[in-house]
Amino acid sequence: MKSVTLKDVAKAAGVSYATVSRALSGSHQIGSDTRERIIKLCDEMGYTTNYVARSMVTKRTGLIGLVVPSIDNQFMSEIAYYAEMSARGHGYNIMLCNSGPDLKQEKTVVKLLLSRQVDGILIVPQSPKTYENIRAYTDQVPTVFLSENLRDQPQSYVAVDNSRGTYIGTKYLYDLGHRDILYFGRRHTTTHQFRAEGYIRACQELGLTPRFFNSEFTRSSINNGYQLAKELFAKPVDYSAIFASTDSNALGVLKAADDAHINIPGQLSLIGFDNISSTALPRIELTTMEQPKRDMAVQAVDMLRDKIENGTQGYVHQILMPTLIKRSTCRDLHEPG
Amino acid sequence: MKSVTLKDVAKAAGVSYATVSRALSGSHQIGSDTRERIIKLCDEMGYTTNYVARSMVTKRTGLIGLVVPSIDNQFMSEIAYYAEMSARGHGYNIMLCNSGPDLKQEKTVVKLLLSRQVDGILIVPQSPKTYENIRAYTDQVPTVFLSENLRDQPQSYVAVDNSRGTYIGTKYLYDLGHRDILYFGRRHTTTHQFRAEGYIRACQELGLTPRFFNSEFTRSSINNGYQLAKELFAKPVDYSAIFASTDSNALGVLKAADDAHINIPGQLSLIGFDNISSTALPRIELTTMEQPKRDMAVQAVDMLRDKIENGTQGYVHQILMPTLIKRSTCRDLHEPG
DNA sequence: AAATAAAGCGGAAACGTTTGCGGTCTCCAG
DNA sequence: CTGGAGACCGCAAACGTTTCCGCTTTATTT
Repeated sequence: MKSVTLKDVAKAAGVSYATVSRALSGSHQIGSDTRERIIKLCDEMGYTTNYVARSMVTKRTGLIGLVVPSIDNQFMSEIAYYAEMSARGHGYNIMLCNSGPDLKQEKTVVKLLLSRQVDGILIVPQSPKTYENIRAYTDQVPTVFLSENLRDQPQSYVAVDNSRGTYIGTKYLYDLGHRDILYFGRRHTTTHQFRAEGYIRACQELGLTPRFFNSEFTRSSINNGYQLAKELFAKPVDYSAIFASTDSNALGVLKAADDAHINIPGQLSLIGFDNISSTALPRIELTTMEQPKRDMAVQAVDMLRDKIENGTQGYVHQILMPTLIKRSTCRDLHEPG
Repeated sequence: MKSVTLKDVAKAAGVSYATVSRALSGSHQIGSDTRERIIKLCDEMGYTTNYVARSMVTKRTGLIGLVVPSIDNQFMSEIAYYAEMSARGHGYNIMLCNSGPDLKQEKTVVKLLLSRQVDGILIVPQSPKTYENIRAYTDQVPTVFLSENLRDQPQSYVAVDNSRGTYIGTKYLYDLGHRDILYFGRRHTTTHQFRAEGYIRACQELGLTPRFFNSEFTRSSINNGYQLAKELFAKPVDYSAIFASTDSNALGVLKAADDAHINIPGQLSLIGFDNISSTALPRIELTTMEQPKRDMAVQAVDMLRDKIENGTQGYVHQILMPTLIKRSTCRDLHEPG
């Protein structure tokens, strides 16, 4: 188990261990012949540099803490994938933490990450209260949020333009001939405020009257959406389309509609938001607004790297454009049904 | 950015920093009054112990490397979730690495993890060649595999009993009245060899003739399954049920069946393997064999902890039982259709 | 040919912690 | 009153690097 250290190869090479360090680090304070000799020797002896010891002196760990409410969630696992790939490409490793289910847990893991001396933190907040919850730590280490923030929050983040997403989506529905569009889902958290806002704005421009079916659920999930949609479908369906605040909710609506024998998209059109991978499944084929997860992830680590490596201070907000993914749950009313 | 160290609080408390260390570590080599005074002081000064420095001397990092082919995969992200929760509960943190797409990448990340001085590695192999690929490292650090191994491989692992899974599944189909069951999917990797084996064994016991529709795909995905199933459905459907080697494949079959207007389960029954979360979706409701991901993950970290903390040497193989999840894709032929 | 510069390398400190060893002090028993 | 046993705490080494500083050697310039 005892691994070979700098000293070992230094002794074997007959040089000081400072020299070995320089040979490996690509410093030009060393002769090219000795460098090659040493590198070859390191290879033979199976030397691998000890990051812990290096971190000790450089005061940089090359570690990025990734905290997500729960990694077994399609949105977050996709983000995690791209973030890890990108981070590793730049010499960083990812320390993964689930912050769910409550704020206490979230605070705990952030504190833990600080103890671990991570160079930066990438966090998708579990609730709008997250900012306040961990504010004590966000000024001790570079942090970027993956989610739209409250306006004027002193934090950096990258997010999709939620408001624009719902705007584009309802306009699409309008162009398909829909005039009675119901917005379904949460409204009280930041992200959902923006989404509702875009819907309202589109309605105003298009001369439609906004209609809501709200939930007080703290978390959007298929099952929550299903329960809520069952309530909804107990009443008469006097609208031709539903804009669900998230894909999870939309999936719940789909299930409830099937139960109630409401044909989608025959009788009712449905559009979601996020483009989680399940939406592309056979028999689902949900039309939705896509969050560019890959771009979000790589831009977030770029932003974080900039803070870490260049010490960039201020707060930067990166807003990405959502795109409409047309699939099979929206009917064009101009075509015969 | 300069954080407060042991020395700082030692100076403030007027004691040596060894004493502060002892106060925090709960050693009994210290007076209870001084301990409390110091702990209080640490709190006030906002001291957090530096894990990097600690690791330096204890030669333990409390880090577990988790390497998965790609985290944006439902099976792996669920495993990751439970593994992280369990590990953190025992004082470990997870360093996440995607090993895809090739063996070279996999080897690279494992080597990286060693440099990072992780205490142990949890790995879901990307192919049967993984064992050979990283053998040089697995004896340098405790490692447990999450997947069924080649028999007699000198490695520890936890896995589901794949053979038993397909056995149970085809027996279920038999009990439903099915006599012509087609096995669909890969056969050449370890896991799939076992799965095919269980199917064959059940057929023999039940007096059925095994039938295969193989693929040479290196990776089972919905789309690969779809392409293969299209070929399959170009020929006459002279069987009443399909056992798909994975849920992903099953989903592809579902899509192709819809395309070909083959009613599932009306004309054709379908069963999958893994119970990935998509299978529970509305309109899908795939009957499948469940891998107990939670148990697999926690048992894997327990096994790893045992190796790390007790220095347990040998190779232990933990085989978990799969369970049948009955949903809506298998028809009971005894009932009128 | 002498002076200066530059290149190549070694010595040693430093990073923040844990822990074995030894020292001091208190307290109680003899 | 003295001896010894604990209890409590300080000293210092050690973990494996990186990097600053300075020394020697070689090359370059005048």
